[in-house]
Parts: sequence; C-alpha cells; structure tokens
Amino acid sequence: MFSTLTFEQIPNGILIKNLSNFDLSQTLDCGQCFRWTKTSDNIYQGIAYGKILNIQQEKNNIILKNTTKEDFDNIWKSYFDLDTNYSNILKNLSNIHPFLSDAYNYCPGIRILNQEPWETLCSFIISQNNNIPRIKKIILKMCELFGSKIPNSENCFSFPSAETLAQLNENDLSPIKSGFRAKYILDAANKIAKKEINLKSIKNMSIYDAEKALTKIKGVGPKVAQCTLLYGFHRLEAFPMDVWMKKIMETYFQGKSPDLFGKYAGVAQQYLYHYSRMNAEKLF
DNA sequence: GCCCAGGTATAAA
DNA sequence: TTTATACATGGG
Repeated sequence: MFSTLTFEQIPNGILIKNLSNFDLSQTLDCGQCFRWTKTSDNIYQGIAYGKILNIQQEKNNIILKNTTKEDFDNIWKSYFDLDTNYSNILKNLSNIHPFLSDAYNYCPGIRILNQEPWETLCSFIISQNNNIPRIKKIILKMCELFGSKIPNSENCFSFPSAETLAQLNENDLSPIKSGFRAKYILDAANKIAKKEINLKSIKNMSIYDAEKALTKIKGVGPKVAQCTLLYGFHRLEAFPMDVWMKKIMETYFQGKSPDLFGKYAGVAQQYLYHYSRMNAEKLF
C-alpha cells in the first residue's frame, strides 16, 4: 500500500520524514536541472518558479528551509514529485530486465523533477554539444543579466521569460558566452513569445506531435525536444536517446558490464521511466 | 595545441 | 535517406 506523505512545519521550513527513493545529489546533479548548487554536505540551494530554496537531506528525512507551507504546497511538493510513489514503479521496472534492474541499483534515488517548461526548453537548447559546468555558467549569467532579482535575496535572479529574451539580439546575448546557441535561444524565445508555439497546448499533445512542434525551433532536434518533454512537462514516456544511452545499450547487450553508468549516473535511471509506459520488451 | 562536451543544421554522398 | 563537418567556448 502507498503510505501517504507525512510532513510537518518547522520554524521557517518543512520537514518530510521517511521518504524513500529520494536522493538529493542523484536528483540534482544528474543533468536534468542546472540551477542547483551544493552549498555544503547534504545541502543544496536552488532557484525555481522565481523562488529560492535550501534543501537538506539526512538519510530518509528532508528539510526544506526558508520556505512556507504555501510554497511547499504550490511549488516544491510537485517540483520534487513527492506525491509519486517511486518504490512500486521502480520495483516493477526492475523485474522487466536485468538492464533495468542494474540501472535501478545504480541510482535508486532520482526523482524526475517538475520544472518550468520554458526554462527547461531553453536550458536544453544550451546543453547541446556542451558540458554541465558550462551549461550552468551560461544559464547563471543569463539569469543575472536578464532575469528579475528575487526579493530579499542578495544576488539571486529568476529565469528570464521568453518575452524578455525575445526583445534581445545576438549581440545582447554575447556576454553569456552561449556561442552558436545564441541564435537558437532567440528563435525559441520569439516563437514562444509570439505564441507560434504554445507551451500550454504541448502539455496535452501526443509525444509525437509535441516533438514535431518543438523541433520547429531552430537548434531543437529530437534530443532537446524529448529532454524538454521529460523534464519540463513531466512526460515520463519521453525518451531522449543520446550518444551515451546508445553506448550503454550497445555495451550492455554485448555482454559487457555497463561501466558507462559511472559517467552519467542519471542516464540509466532516467530512462527507466520510459519503459514504464512503452513496450520495452521489444527492445530486448 | 588537441580533444571533448548527454546535438543540430547544412552540405555532400 | 544516410553520413560527414562546422559550430562558440572553456576545461583537461
């Protein structure tokens, strides 16, 4: 049976107890999000939906600091996917194939976050042919230059809206050092701002139609589109097939140990969710 | 210097 | 329809 989530209000925050299949570093450092920083052991600070959060993990207990009950209910509960019972899903997936079981054992604590669609789209456009530290730097700079300062914060900025970015040109973007991706960011911002592509309607499209709509943006191919759908729309059936997934599968099915999991701990686990809805057996 | 980074657009086979 | 190459930038 699914035990309901129990949490209690503490001074200036929320305490959640006995949460299984939740690991902060596996979730926040796996490459699905780019605005979290480890500030000390087991503590991360991040920004989403225009709010700052400090979050700490001690074994199966999570403390959300500097937040309110209201923000927890409206934002963070959904952001960290706390209403989903991962244990049963993952247990069932593990029984499908040893590959999935290995993937599960490698990183059992990854949650698929509910991030903002526009931020996710923009972030994954920046991610192409790039590495995570630099992706984070570019996004940080972009927020500092074009986002709004978060009230009562020292130096924290929200993610700039598509409307804001749509007013810029390539030259304006040069300080963020996004290189050839600048024109892609601008094309995305323009198409979203002009409602040429409506992010709200994408939520309800089939995965196929959604990918087709997103790939109308310059610089958005299948990988960026599927990542956006998985991480920005929480479409668990999305399947971002990338070079590493291909390598892992090739390696695995040649009978070798998929040591490649070590390079991107997130990959295997993230792709698990794909199989929860797709007919995975065919692939094996 | 050279190579790579969780891709994509573009130009050739 | 598949296969190469450039692309901006920074770090190893």
